Amino acid sequence: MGKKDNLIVLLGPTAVGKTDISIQLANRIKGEIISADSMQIYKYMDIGTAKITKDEMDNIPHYLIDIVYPDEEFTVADFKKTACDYIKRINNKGNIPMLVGGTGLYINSIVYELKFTQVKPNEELREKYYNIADKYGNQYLYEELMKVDPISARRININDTKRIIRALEVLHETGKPMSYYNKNFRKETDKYNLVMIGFTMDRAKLYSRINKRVDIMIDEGLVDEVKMLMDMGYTKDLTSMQAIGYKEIINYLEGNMDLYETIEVLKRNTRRFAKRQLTWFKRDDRIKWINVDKFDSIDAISKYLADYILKLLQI
RNA sequence: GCCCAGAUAGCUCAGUAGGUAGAGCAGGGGACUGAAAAUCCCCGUGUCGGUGGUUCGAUUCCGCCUCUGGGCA
Repeated sequence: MGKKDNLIVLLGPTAVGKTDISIQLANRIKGEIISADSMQIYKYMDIGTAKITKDEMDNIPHYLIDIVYPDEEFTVADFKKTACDYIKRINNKGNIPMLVGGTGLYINSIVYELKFTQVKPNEELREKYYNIADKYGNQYLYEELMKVDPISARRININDTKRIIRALEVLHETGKPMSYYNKNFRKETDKYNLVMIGFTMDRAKLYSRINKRVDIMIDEGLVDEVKMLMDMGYTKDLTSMQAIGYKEIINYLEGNMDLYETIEVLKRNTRRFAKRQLTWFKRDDRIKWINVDKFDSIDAISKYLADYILKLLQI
């Protein structure tokens, strides 16, 4: 296993307890944590993203948390570049990088050979395509893509306007179809000594944890946090404000729904999100799954995992 | 105690002029290559409360029972 960099990935749905386990594990294996969470990158969004506090970090270095303002653009490609950089640096220090999070695309960007094109988002172009879709229907847009990039078109659903537009965007900006860049679509990376750990839990139990966590967020002042963000001028159309917990509260603050119903919707959306996260990870058979219910404590889990990891990495 | 209305999917309910049933929500499964906590696709069998009767056939009609609302005492 000599020269490759080590990389531990800890993943799982929201509310399984990734954060607690990651801290204990990091203490046992000289780990440093790189967050793979598309919403914890934003400053000021603390309660709704269940962001780890300074105190909870327990002096374990954390990266990719609080790195941009809620109106700044941050994409998967940015994530990949920054995360890879940290992985290298932590290895060079002799410590073990731990990628921890629940954003499937972010994790896949590291764990598969996703080579992103040079095409950055072009908001004006997207706007233009959306107008076309509005005017002539998404079928029209889909047929446009079918003409110029049938391979990509076949992979994308006719109603998935967002992806259709992205594919058209790539073609428009580079003159080559997106499928041209996506050869070896899901090739596993061989860059790292990779250990992937996934956390699960009985579904009903996970859902009740989610429900409880939402109640706690409300108690901790999620509504005030969102109010503050709005006062700071962050508007609901921002990517950051599309986050679960934020879009629902904004809707409430705009007077479209009462608080009770808002909380119910927020819980439901979080449950559905957790399900989608699991879908994302299920297919990757490199993941060693840990059912956290089968252990007596977080301490027991972290001890078990530390042994498992150190043995695999031959440390 | 009497009268009325209910009892059908996890929940709220629709329906069957008698031929074993379907919506919404909840839920389940899946996709994902620079917005990804986003975006998108697919999925509805359940002793039709129990029990007797009428009938070729009852979830549907009739009787009784149980339970739940509401009303009268």
